[in-house]
Amino acid sequence: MLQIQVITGSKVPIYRQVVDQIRSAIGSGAVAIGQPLPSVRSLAGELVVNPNTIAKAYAALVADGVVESQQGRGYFVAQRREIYTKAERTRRLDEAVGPMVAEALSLGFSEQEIIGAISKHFQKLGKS
Amino acid sequence: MLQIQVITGSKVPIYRQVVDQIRSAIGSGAVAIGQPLPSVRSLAGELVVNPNTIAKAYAALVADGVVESQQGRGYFVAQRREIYTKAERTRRLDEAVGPMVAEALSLGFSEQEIIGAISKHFQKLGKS
Amino acid sequence: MLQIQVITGSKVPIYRQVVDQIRSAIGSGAVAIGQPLPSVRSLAGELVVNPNTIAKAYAALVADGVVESQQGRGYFVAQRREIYTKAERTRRLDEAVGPMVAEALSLGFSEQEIIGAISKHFQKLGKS
Amino acid sequence: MLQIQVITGSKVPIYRQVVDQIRSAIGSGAVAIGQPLPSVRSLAGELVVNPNTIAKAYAALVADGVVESQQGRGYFVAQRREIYTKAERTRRLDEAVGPMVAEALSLGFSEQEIIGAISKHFQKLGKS
DNA sequence: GTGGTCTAGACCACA
DNA sequence: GTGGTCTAGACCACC
Repeated sequence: MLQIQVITGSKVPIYRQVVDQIRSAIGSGAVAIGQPLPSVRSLAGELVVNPNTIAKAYAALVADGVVESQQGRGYFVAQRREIYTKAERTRRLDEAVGPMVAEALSLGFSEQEIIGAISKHFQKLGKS
Repeated sequence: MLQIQVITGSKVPIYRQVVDQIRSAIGSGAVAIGQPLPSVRSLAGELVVNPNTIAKAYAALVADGVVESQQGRGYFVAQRREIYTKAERTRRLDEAVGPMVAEALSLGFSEQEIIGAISKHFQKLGKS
Repeated sequence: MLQIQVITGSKVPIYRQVVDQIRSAIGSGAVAIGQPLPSVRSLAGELVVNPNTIAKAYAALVADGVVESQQGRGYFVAQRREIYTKAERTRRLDEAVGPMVAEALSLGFSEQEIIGAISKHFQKLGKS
Repeated sequence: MLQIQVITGSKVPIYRQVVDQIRSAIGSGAVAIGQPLPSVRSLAGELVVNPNTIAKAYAALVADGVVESQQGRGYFVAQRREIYTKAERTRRLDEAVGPMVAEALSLGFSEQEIIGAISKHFQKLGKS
């Protein structure tokens, strides 16, 4: 079952939160290939956000190839395919790690504390 | 020596790249307390960006208490001090970890791979 | 209702005047948590200043955790939270008190008169 | 005896610190009318600051009428004279109080705590 | 519509 | 020389 939560006050834009959470759900196997996603309207209603925002999130997922739209039927989890080369994936990972480490360092956290926070984050993800 | 590189056209804004790199340099001890930062104009010239952009980056560092400005003299690495409460520090760390993990997951990386990337990042910081 | 007035040509910069007045309004409870602030463009138009100046003021308020921004929606009064350590709060208070007292002393005011002016100031805040 | 201390890292410019402290010393009667001030060079040497900075401070004091220069002899404490009208003095006091209260409020301090900090500040002034 | 970033260029204050 | 403020105007991202 697909459980999505959005934090309106966050610095991360809403449509991005939706994209990330759906990607994570698909990546972790929580939703299987071929399964339908909630309709734009229903998800928008559930999260109390603008339908345009959900539509934009779905469009981004389609553009990335992790979701397919079937005219008139809805959106479905696509066959998993590698879009990025390994080098590109690593580059993107490093690009995400850098700012996070910079922030943590200036807050006075050590490498161990950072890794601990990540483990804790994963535990929370697993539970919910 | 403080070496800064910016990628124009990146998704992360230029001033943010500057902030992150200076934070990392200070946080990892690459630049010592009391040392002067390059002047706004000189760094702007070096990176071929507008001085205002550098000024914005430096202002952010001042707001975080990482550096101090002295009118007419320049910017200097500040004495390290505890500015934020534990709760606030944790909150900010989590806020930085969340999007990073989401990005990594959507790229198909595992928890172990993420932690590995962080360790690698720290090694790179130590060496330079 | 948030009423802001700026004095151009004053020694204290415009963006600072805006910051101070909004801080006072929030700190004294004149505007409630969650309420939206005027949009950057509208306030800029009202005060006849450049939008960038208002943006700078709002950014400072965000850095202090007093307000929060939501992309595409606006700025909102943030939930009150303890951001700074006790030491840092005291340090900042002293840093604000020092110059103010020096100015008052040089104008020939006594300690009692200064305290009186502060009480009067609070009364004015409460009334408006 | 005139004891001056400057804090280089402060947000208050050095020349302003010098002006404020000399004004306070004169205002409180610590230095009597007609007494000489230290020479620009000696004070600059003592405080380890640029002589231009001291010269600027003295010039500001002369402009305000609390100090007089006697060509070739030095600077002397002038006859005290009221430069500002009462309304003007009050206006300036309020102008100094406003930002300080705004800062304190956003730091979460109460009126009583602010007044306490001021009293403490005066005690510290008296002791030194 | 909202905020966020960047540029170009001006003027002032400080050391 | 240094930083600090402000303006004018552009382009982008988000809702």
